[in-house]
Amino acid sequence: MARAPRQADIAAAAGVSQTTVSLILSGNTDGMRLSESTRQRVLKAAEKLGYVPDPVATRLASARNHMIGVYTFASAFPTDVDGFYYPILVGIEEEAAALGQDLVLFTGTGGLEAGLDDKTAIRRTADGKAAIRRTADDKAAIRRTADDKAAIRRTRIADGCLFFGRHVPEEPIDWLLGSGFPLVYIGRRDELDGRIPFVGVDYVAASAAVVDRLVSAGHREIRYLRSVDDALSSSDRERGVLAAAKSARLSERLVVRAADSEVGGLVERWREEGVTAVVVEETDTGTLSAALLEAVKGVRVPGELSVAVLGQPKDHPEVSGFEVPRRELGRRAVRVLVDQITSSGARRPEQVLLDCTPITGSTIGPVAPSA
Amino acid sequence: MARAPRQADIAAAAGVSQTTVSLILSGNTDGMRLSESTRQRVLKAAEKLGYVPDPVATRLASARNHMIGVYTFASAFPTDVDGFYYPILVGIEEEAAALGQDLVLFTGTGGLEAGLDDKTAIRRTADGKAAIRRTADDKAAIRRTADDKAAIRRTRIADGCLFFGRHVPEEPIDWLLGSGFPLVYIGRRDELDGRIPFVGVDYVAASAAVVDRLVSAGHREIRYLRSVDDALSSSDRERGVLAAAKSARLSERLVVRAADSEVGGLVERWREEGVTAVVVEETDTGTLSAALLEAVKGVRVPGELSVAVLGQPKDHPEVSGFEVPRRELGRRAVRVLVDQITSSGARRPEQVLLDCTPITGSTIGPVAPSA
DNA sequence: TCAATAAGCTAATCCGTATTAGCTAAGGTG
DNA sequence: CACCTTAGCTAATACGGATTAGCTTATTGA
Repeated sequence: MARAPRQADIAAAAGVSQTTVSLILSGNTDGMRLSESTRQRVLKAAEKLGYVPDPVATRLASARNHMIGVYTFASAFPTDVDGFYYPILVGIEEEAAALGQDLVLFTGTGGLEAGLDDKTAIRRTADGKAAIRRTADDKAAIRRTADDKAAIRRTRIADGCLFFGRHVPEEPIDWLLGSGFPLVYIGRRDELDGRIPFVGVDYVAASAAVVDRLVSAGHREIRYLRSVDDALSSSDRERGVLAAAKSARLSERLVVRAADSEVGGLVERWREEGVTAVVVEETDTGTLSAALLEAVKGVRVPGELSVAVLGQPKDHPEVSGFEVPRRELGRRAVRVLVDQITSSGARRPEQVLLDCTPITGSTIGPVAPSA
Repeated sequence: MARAPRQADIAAAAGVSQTTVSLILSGNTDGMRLSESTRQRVLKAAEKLGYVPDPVATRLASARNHMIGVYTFASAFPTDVDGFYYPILVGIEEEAAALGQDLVLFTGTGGLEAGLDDKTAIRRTADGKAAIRRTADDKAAIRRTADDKAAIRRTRIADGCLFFGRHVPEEPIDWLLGSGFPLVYIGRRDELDGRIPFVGVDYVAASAAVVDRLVSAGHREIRYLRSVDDALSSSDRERGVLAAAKSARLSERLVVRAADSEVGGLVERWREEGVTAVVVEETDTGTLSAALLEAVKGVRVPGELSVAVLGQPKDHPEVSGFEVPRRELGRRAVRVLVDQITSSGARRPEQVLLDCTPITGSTIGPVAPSA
């Protein structure tokens, strides 16, 4: 099984030195002079041997390898949040292709749990069951998975890396940042004293705009339903809602944290309390908004009750809310990262917030005449 | 920004050689003897300096890079066939993570068209429009995209590669195979004299089984609706259908190729002709089966007409057909590839066919009493 | 007592590419 | 003719860690 050809092989074939091959193939001829005939000979030999540069070596010799990493803390191809992250990945891929970058998916700690012994790993299958499997390379997988830090460090084989996910493992990320490794988070981040570059979404403004619309339609008795989980994207939305509520002098008591199962009861109570509009947070799983939409099925919307979602629920284009520019999020993140890679000058971290597009929808109406 | 410490620094600090440091830190002490005191000194020094192994160097020094390529001829994150390829990718990622492999996504020629000049590329945006953009790295992108072969050769940066897509670019694949590069196709392949390793689906058997079920339910007047497009997965299904039809001594004329728009008319005519059951191919886009399900909306199914799909149409779990083990397809492909990578012994190409799970569904019934 | 072991460590290379510092031969200059 | 260019190329080395082939000293065995 012939080894992959290297520059030395081309050099031998073309009767030149490895240096010459490197110069010609990389196009780095600054100040160097090489005859056109040699150039052609080398290129021909490279073509014939099917030469492909080794990215690892390229990288070690401290150049670029045109690979950008994508590190997802769970799974790059999520099964449980079908449809939410996906458009972001599409955007990433598009822009990466456009910029001539390949994507390296670092399979984080998602698929694997700690191993029992050298030869066994517990793998969590997608349906939630845990299965025990033995594989040829479990050992390596376990060693790697043993520790988040190590997994994150691996990203350094790429020129830079996109990070993705709700939590920020501060220690390793700090380490990466400190070593000057280019990285960009997807989603707003305020950890590490704002030193993390990110491309996020302006949920504050978009959420405030939704509440403003309700207020303009005459609503004063509004409830905001949010998940119990704490993520920055959740608190940003809440901030937007509260800001809009405050400037409209609404009651500050509109925020309600609830689990999916409680939504039915809440809606009933709110109706009795004279609530005329409900705003619900859209999370990555989309279950909370789904629960609300289910709960209001017996009510005329927007005749009796106005409903708005802080985002866009799956399969419900008619609901008023806003569209998160997810594809653009991915695209932009790649661009910011590549900028960072190519500029290489130390400067302050780029932090970008993208605007959402309002969705008019048909679930916000004027306040119903009191019963 | 102080440079990260390397083994040499630890060696200096502990008063030993770099070799010793490597031995101790990697734990590869097979046959080597090192005193416990030295060991402790080195570990302490490493800890103190905050040593972290450089993954790039590690990989250069040990031939494998634990990256497997995924080459999709169009887009790794397809927008138009939402949901079909996705589970396969999920399976690939799961198994890759389990085996400690990272994934390198090679985006074939999908995202890019030929460039106009050195600095401009036409990028096809996802909604089908073509946009012109200028980017820092267009040149590289164009150079790469210029030619399929070059793109495919790049897959060699990984230890092996998974291929994905309807057509096989024989020349470059042949070249890869010839050079001993480990690769596995997803989907059955018969090109290149069967030298292509693959993990596919046994559509022949699964399709025959569906027809058998109809026959068992008493149907004799059956039509098989397939796409006009020719892919191996299509012809395999047709072979299965024909085989089952033949052994049941049905008319050979049951195969009908049609575009989505013609389905409505066909169904009407078939009903007049006394057809009692329709089988439709499920393609990656799923539009043909969708068209059929739409066309039979006015008909009682299975009361007046039995319907079966050779696959599983999206959002229609009630339809009789079979489930393609897509996740398993991805998983298995990774396993076969990693086997190939680690065994490295030349042997005949592994070709695997996975079985489908029948879906009983509720759209196959007994033949309706003739009107 | 002299060779054979073994214990504990290191020098030298290698992995594949990039880069810096020259080296050689041809041609031009004064 | 000695001296300098300049075009065209190469030797050497860096990058950081893995690995192979030894090289010292003690310790045994006969």
